[in-house]
Amino acid sequence: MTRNKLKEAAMRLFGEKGYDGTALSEIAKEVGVKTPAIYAFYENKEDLFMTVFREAMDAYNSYVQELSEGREKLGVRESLYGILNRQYEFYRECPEASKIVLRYMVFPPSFLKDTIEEAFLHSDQLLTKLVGAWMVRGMEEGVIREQKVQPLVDSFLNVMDGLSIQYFYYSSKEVYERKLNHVFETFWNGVRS
Amino acid sequence: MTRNKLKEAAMRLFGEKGYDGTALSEIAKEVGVKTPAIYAFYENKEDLFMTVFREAMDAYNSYVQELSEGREKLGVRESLYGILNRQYEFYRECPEASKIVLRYMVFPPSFLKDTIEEAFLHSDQLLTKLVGAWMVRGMEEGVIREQKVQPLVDSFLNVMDGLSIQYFYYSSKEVYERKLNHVFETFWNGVRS
Amino acid sequence: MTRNKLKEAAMRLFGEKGYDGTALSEIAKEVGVKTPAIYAFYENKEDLFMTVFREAMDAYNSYVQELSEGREKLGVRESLYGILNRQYEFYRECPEASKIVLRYMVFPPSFLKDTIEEAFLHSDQLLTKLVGAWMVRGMEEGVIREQKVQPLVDSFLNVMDGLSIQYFYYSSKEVYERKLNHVFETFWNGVRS
Amino acid sequence: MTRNKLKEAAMRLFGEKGYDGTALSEIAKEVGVKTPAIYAFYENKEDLFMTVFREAMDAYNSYVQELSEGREKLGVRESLYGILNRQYEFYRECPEASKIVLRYMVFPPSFLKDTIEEAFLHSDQLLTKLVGAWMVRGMEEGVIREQKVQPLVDSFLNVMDGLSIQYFYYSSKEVYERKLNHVFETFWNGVRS
DNA sequence: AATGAATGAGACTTCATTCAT
DNA sequence: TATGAATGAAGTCTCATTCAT
Repeated sequence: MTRNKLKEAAMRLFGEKGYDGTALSEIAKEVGVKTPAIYAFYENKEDLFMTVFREAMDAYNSYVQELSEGREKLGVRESLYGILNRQYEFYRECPEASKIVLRYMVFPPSFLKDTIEEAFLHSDQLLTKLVGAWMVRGMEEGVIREQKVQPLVDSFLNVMDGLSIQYFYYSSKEVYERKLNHVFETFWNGVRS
Repeated sequence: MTRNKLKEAAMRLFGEKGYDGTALSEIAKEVGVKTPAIYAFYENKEDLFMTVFREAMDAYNSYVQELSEGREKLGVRESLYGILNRQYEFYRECPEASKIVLRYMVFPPSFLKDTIEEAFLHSDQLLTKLVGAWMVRGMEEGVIREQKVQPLVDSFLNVMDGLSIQYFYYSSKEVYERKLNHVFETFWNGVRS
Repeated sequence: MTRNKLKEAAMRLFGEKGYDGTALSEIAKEVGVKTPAIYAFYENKEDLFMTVFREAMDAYNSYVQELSEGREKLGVRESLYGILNRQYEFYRECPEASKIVLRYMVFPPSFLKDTIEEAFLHSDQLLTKLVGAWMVRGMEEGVIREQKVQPLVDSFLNVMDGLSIQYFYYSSKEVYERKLNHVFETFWNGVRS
Repeated sequence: MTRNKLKEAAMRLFGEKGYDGTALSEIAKEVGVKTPAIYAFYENKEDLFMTVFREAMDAYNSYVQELSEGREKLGVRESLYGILNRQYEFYRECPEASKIVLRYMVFPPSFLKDTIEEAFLHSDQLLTKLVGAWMVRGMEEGVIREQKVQPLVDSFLNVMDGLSIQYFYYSSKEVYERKLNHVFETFWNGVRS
C-alpha cells in the first residue's frame, strides 16, 4: 500500500521536478509518512527512481506494443493516425509516466545514462519495426507511394517526437489536437500515392 | 574575463546536468576559482542561471532572426530547408546554448516557470511569423499547394521540434543528417503543389 | 535456540567491530532473523551487550579458576607454564570471548565503565591470588629464589598481558608459540633459584 | 588554528571513545565550531581520523627513534630500562596519541585494517632492530648471558606490550611505577650473565 | 517467537551563501 | 577581484526502538 503510494508520488515528483529537484522528504510527505519509511521499501533514492522509471517505461512500451495488436482490419492511414492518437492517449492517461519517459530520454541523470539508454534502445526498435511494417503494407496496398522504407519511418517517428514536445510545451488540449491533425495530414500527403 | 568563463562553464553544466544537478562549486572549479568568487559577478545561483539562460535564448533568437534576412533571392524550398539546416548549425555551433534552450523549454525549474514561458513565447511568435511568411510566399509562387497557412506552419514547426529531440537523442552526425533529409523530403512532398 | 545464536553472533561482532561499530541489524542478519526479533530475548542493545560481556567474562574466569584445580601434583615451573598455555588455549578455543575480554578491559564503552571495571577487578584478584600461591610454593620448594611475592606476581601478570596483545596482534600460530616459549624461558630464568 | 584544534580534539575523542563512538559534532563542539566547519579542513571523517592516526604514529615513532640516539655512553642495563621509561614518558606526555596507538594497533576499524597494519609493521621493525642491537651489545660487553638474540628481543618486546596494557588499565601512577620496576628487574635477572 | 511498518534521533555530508580580509 | 573560514538549512541514510499483528 504505502509502497505503491510512494511509487506514485515519486513518479509525479520526479517527472515534474526532476531527480535532483525532488527530495525524498517531499515524496514522503505527500504520502503522509516520514522520510525513513521510504527505506523500508526501497534501497535508496536511486532504487526508488529506477523502479519508477522502469514502471514508466513499461507502461510506455505496453502502449506501443498494443499498437500492433488487433489493427489488422483497419486501413493503413487509420492505423498510422491511430498510433499518434494512442500516443496522445498515453500522455493524457498516464501524464506522470509520459513526463518521466520524455524527460529522461532526453536528459538522463548522468549516473544512469547507460541503463537508461539501453531501455530506450529497446522501445525504439520496437516502434521502428512496427511503423516499418505499416509502411510496407501501405505500399503493398498501394496507398503509400512506392519508395524506400527508411525515409518513411524516419519521417513518422519525427512526427511523433515533435508531437511529444508539443504536448508538454503547450498545455492546451485544443491546440494540441489541432496540431496533431495538421501534422498528420501533411505527413500523409507527403507519403501517399 | 572570469565573469565570462563562469558564464560559459555554467552554460555547459546547467545544460548537461540541470539546475539542481549543478553545484556552484563545480562551476567555480571548472574556471579555476573558488566558489565565493562567483558572488563577485553574480548575485546568486538564480542570477547566474538566468544570465546564462537569457544568453542562450538570445543566441537562439539571433539564429532564428537571421533566417529572415538576406534570403529573398532563394527559392521557398531552399529557404525552408535552410531553416532546418540553420537550426542544425546552431546545435553544432552552440551545443551548450541549444541544450539549455531545449531543456528549459520543456522542463523549466518551477521557480522560473513564468519568466521562461514568456521568453519562449517571444521566440515562438518570431518563428511562427517567419515560417508563415515563407508559406504564404510559397503559395503565391505556386510551389506550395494552395491551403490555409496554419496547417503548414504547424507541420513545419513540428518537424523542427522533432528534429531537435532527435539531435540530442542520437549523438551520431550521419544518422541525424539522414533523418533531416528524409524528414524534410516527406514534409515538402506533403505541401508542395 | 535463537536466543543463543543471537548471543553468539553478538559476541563475535561486538568483539570484532566494537559496540558502536556493530548494528543490531548485522547481528540479526547473521542469525537469519529480522532485527525486532532481538527484542523478544533482550531488552535492548545494552542488555544484549552486557549479556554477551558477562558470558565472556564468565568463560574467562572459568579458565582462570580451572588453573587452580588438580595441579597439585605438577611442579611449580610446569604449573606456571601451564597457566600461559591455558590462556593460549582459551584464546584459541574461545576467540570471540577472549577478544571481548581484551577489548573491553582496555577500552570500555564509557557508559559501562563502572560495571566493567568491577568485573575485571574480580578476575584480577582471582588471578593474583592464584599466581601468588604458586610463587610462594615455588619459594617453599626452593625452585624460585627467595624474594617478595609482589614482584613475582607483577612480572608474571605482565607476561600474561604482553602475550595477550601479541596473540591478537600477530595472527600467526608459529610466531605466537615461539614468543610464548621465549618469554616464559626468560621469565623463569629471572625468578628461579 | 581551527584545523589544529580540530585535530587535537579528534585525537582525544577518537582515543577515548573510538572511531564509531565519536561523532563529528562532538569534535566540532569541543572546538566551538559547527560541524560543517570540519569539512573546510578535512575531506571527511575518515580523512580526519587518518590524519590524527598518522600524527599519533609519528609521535610514537619519534619517541622510539630517539631511543637509539645519544645513549652510547650508557650501559646496556640502563639503556634497556631507559626504553621502558621512555615509553612511560610517552604515555604521560602524549596520553592521547598513545591511546590512539594502542587502541588501533589491537583493534583497527575494519575499513582501515591494511593501512594500519602497514604503519605498525614499520614501527615494529624499528623497535626490533633497536632492541636487538642493545642485546647484541650486552652480550659483547658480557653483561648479558650469551644466547640467541631472538628470545631476548621477544621477551623484551613482550615486557613492553604488557606494560602498555597495564598503563591504560591501572590509572594509578604508583602502581604502574612499581610494576615497571618489578617487571624490569625480573626481566634483567632472566637475561643477565 | 517473529515480523512488517513506522519513527525519532541523529549521523555524515553538501550546498548556497556571507563576511572579514 | 578573490579567498579562507564559517554557517544554516537541508539532504540522504542508518539505527535503535516500538507496536500491531
